[in-house]
Amino acid sequence: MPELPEVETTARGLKPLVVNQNITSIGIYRPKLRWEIPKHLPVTLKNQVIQGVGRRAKYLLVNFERGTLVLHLGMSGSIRVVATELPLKKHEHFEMTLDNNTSLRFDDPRRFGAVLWQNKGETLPLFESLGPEPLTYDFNASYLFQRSRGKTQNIKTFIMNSNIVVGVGNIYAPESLFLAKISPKTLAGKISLKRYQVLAQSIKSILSEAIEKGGTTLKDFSGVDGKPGYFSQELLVYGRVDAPCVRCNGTIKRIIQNQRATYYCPKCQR
DNA sequence: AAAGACACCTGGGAGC
DNA sequence: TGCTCCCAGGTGTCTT
Repeated sequence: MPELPEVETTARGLKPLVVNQNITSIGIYRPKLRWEIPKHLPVTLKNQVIQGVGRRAKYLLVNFERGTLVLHLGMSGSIRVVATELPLKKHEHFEMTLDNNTSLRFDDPRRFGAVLWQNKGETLPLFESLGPEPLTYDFNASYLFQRSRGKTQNIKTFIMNSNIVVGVGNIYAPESLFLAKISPKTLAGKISLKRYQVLAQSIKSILSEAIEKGGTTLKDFSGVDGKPGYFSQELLVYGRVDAPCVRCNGTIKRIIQNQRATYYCPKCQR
């Protein structure tokens, strides 16, 4: 479900609702998500104050004095803050109850998501090999150009690799390639610096625009307040198989790359 | 070292 | 109504 803009939307929505709140209790209702939820959380977090909410890649970070709670939404996860007395939904597996009688609840039907803990001063292994954030200066054309030399992988798979750049998933990768007029089949190692200039810029603008619109809601994504994101209305190729290309009136095609669907216009993306 | 396949899950929609 | 099949926004790990 969530790529970078959806996680960012969640983080921003969460902030005013939870920062400076004190944890009264933790509920673990389904311990096994992608990994086991740490058993010590109810003890570790009791009476701890939430100092801030952030994001790294598609991981949501909830900061405490003694460490960071790391949440990943997987394919189907979402987070909402509700009145504590509201009954649990079927797939709400994890809950933090705050002292203002609200609860942050983690909902994830497919359970590909994760709830992890990182002690102050340590770095979880999963953060170690991550590439740069796409919306920073470190992510640019020469970086992409340099990392891609010698790669025989297609460009779509390349930009979805979190070791190269984080946060670009199966929706925004095709959208960015469309904007940049690059075919998803092009080999990453064969793309010129000049074209990477356009691609880096496209990724940045697609992601920032999606954040502004509150993310993309396809099925069930919603922000912390339950409201959907509105970027779905702006998608130019994703999900538009057989529809006319908005740029050249060609026909949008759907292919499979790396076991995932890719949408593109064969006429104006080369 | 790098690319590709597979695995982990549930639910919604299409087609019969 | 109900069954079967296909599809889905991610990513670590195993296999070539």
